[in-house]
Amino acid sequence: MTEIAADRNVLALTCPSRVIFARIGDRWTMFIVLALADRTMRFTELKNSIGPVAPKVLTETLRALEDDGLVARDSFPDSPPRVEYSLTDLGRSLLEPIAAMRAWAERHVPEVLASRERALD
Amino acid sequence: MTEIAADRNVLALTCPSRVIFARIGDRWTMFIVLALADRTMRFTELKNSIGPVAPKVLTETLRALEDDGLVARDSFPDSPPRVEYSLTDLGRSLLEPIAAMRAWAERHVPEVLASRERALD
DNA sequence: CTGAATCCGAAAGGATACTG
DNA sequence: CAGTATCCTTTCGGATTCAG
Repeated sequence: MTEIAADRNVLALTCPSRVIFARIGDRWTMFIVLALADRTMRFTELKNSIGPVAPKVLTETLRALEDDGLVARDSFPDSPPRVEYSLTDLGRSLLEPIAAMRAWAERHVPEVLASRERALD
Repeated sequence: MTEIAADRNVLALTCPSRVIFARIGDRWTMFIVLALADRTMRFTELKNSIGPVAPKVLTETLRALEDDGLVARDSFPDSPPRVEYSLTDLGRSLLEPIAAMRAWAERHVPEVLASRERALD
């Protein structure tokens, strides 16, 4: 009974890969992680560097990353308020597999896009 | 004028990484790719191995993968009909970065889930 | 400056029944 | 067997406005 039947299949919905691909696959997460790879950033700074993201969505995504322990949020009691976001050690460790995926993408996505366009006929 | 201003930023929406993460991040794509990593599979066979996916959704996902040149669809004029899906060379080349991401996930997602649960308080 | 609150449309995903 | 056709619910992302 210590063995859980539902875990026999690596394709189960709780599959670790599924969790991480779902997280990275969303609209802004990867841009945020990459922006924070170099340095700590403030909310508006982040907002300006990653593109036209609505504040609500940016907040949601940052909270999710924070909940997952990938991003740290540090607020300072200044006026005007100052909040800094940075990658945690866990978040930084994610940069390596991301780099592998990005390398593949740089090399092969043009092929993918070409194929996608051919499919429109 | 041969330089496109919008491409100056690696974080642009047409960023190759964005394209590939969006593709892999959807609900069933990764399961399909992993199922086809070992061998060619037929529609129902695929359906049975990846979980409770609606036929409509499986078809949509397979068509998208086919359009992107990652999966090949071969149909045979048999009765009853027989259709086989397999990874293309391009699709197989994607297995390597996926493996890197999966290795990270196997090692660190428990941490992520623990952190996520702590955040519920 | 850093969000929170509200409202909205589009899209993704799914249940079900049916067909060549 | 390998899908298509409908219909439906939920989720996601975004626009806008307001507040501490």
